[in-house]
Amino acid sequence: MQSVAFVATESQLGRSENATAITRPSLMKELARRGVRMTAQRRLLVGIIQDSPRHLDAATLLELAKKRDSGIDRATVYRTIALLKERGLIDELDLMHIEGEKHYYEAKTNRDHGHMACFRCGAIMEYASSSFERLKQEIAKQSGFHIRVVRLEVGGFCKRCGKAAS
Amino acid sequence: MQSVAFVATESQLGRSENATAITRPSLMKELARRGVRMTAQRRLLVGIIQDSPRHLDAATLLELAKKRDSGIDRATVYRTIALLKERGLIDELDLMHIEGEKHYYEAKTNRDHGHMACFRCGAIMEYASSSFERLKQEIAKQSGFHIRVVRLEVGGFCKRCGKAAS
DNA sequence: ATCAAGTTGCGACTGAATCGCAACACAAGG
DNA sequence: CCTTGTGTTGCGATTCAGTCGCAACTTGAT
Repeated sequence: MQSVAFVATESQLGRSENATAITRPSLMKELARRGVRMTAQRRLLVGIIQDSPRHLDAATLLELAKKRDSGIDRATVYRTIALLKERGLIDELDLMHIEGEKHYYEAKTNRDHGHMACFRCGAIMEYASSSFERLKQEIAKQSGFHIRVVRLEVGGFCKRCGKAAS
Repeated sequence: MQSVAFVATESQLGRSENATAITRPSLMKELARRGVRMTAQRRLLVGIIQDSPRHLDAATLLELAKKRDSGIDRATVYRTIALLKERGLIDELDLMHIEGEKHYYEAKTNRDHGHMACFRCGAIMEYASSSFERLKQEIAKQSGFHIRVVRLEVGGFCKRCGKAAS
């Protein structure tokens, strides 16, 4: 009955570990394994996504990529994101649109997790637990639905900001 | 331990009931209660959202509203959506971007529920359960987060389409 | 080394959503 | 029920994320 929670703020560079750590299998290897054609641009973009401690939106990803290859184009970024998304290697998040309408991306982890976004300070926290896993299984079982992606987003106020709010 | 599931396809006009039915408290009354200024446009838009059996996007809402008041403007639709969203009276959904990048809206229900979207046939199913409620409580308790909105979206293949897919 | 098929950069484009502003409507008090 | 201040609307212009068609270029299989 003991569930395992993982919580990390967006600002942390490292990620605290827990009984069941969240890990990110190599995107590059996955692509190679599936026979996807690799280009310099894809290697660059995939590397950035893989190594990023933050959730990246397309514009930020482009900006980071341009530091290493100034010629890289916006369209390539979007096409690479689409490629990874189709193949289920990255997850797409809205983070409750805490800052504009853009989407954020992160390499798929070994365990699904939800995201909590604080409306006041903008902190993003991740949350994985066995209850979440159970809920997913329940949904699949009861409705016969074949789950491919799950997105759990929570908006509200973090512990600190909650005290300030009503 | 028995959880209660509610499943309805987007195409149904009515909604099947269950032990714990999903109901939608009156948006109009809520707005009045909070002293929000009511205009003809707001009454119209709020009425449409309240009565809609489908999840509406801004463009569709505008289109429906124009049937009764041809002068109503897009900006008013967006502003009314923002008003209802800020006050927590409607929920915003992406439905896994199954059809473009637009957002969908629905009147807040007495119980939170998730949405499953079938990538093949486009069916939308709703899912509420006690496990979902428990997960929410667990998140709030373990992280001290003050939950205001929860969005659970699941993408994959519905029972029928799942047999066709790999 | 060759070459077909897949990928890129470019620029134009779409579609959702936002904004500033002048005209207007609501509801509260006289 | 008329007046008035404040909040709301419609309009048009604008922003911003994301997409598309196409010619030039890469990739990796042979």
